[in-house]
Amino acid sequence: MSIQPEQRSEEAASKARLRLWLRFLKTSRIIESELREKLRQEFASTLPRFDVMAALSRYEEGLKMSQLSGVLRVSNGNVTGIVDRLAQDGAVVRVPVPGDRRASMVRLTKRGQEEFAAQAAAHEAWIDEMLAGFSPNECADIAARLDDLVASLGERES
Amino acid sequence: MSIQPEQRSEEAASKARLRLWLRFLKTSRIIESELREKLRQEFASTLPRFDVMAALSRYEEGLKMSQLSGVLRVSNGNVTGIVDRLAQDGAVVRVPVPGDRRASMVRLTKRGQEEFAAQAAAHEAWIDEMLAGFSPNECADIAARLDDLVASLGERES
DNA sequence: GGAATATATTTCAAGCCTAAATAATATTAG
DNA sequence: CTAATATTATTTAGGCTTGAAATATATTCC
Repeated sequence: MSIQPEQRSEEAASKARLRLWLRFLKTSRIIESELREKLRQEFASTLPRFDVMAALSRYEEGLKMSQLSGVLRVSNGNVTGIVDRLAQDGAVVRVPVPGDRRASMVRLTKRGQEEFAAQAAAHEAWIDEMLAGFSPNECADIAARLDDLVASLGERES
Repeated sequence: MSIQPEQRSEEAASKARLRLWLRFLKTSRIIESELREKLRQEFASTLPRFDVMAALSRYEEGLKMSQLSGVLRVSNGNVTGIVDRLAQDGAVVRVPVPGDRRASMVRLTKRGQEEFAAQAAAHEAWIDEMLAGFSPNECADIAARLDDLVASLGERES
């Protein structure tokens, strides 16, 4: 009933990957909760709001709701709520799409752009401080490996 | 008004760290949502429930609510709700702590242990498949760097 | 044109999550 | 002993998140 070397090393590989994932998740949660807290304390905002504004800031002309949920990889219904609240606060507007009365473009207002600029600068500084132990080269190396991973996960979609 | 080389490289470092974080977050979300979906489809369960059961599975005698929220890094009130639902499903029990009537130990039931064993095996296989592009050595290297990072973030707590 | 199908978004129910307030119990200081 | 303080857990209010159902509008096929 003894197992083969092949199986043994596969089992070790599986454990190593699991350990990596657990560390990955732990790290991600610690950083995220730090960002959440700082956004709350310093800007009375939240990470989901920041994420939506960050996505919109990259598109002058705005994004449709479905594009927004696609970019952020969250559900449609989720984006509806966040955009509702951002619109109520005057940070974004819904602009009708001519020729398609189902859709609308969501766009940052001037005020939204200003708010986001301040938050983005602070955000970058927080990350810079937290990841200070990583050199630009190491950052680039790991980022490249993560891109590979994301690409391989994307392909697997059957 | 030209900037110094020192400033220029610091700025580049900051951007590289930000890029790493964005890749990190994206990867983490893709993997998490894949795990969420599989847990839902194959076990009619959720990631938070899995996390709680995983934490409890490492402690034969159970954990107090506060220990559980400490280990998982989530709020106390959150754990209350998840444990309530797990208890309702018969996967965990609250056992009174002799000598401290405020506290109770949360413990996996036999049924909870069995459920978790099946889920944990599947979970490891899913991760193994998703991270197949990472060799055990590379996993260990990156995991070690993440441990360094977590340690440095922990120290910063003023 | 009109029916079937597809797309864009919102609504809904349920669960997750946080910070703050509350309640119950323990511990410590005087 | 008693009052002040600390610990443990729950409750609350508000927001985030999902998947599924509902609504409205477009498109495609006959």
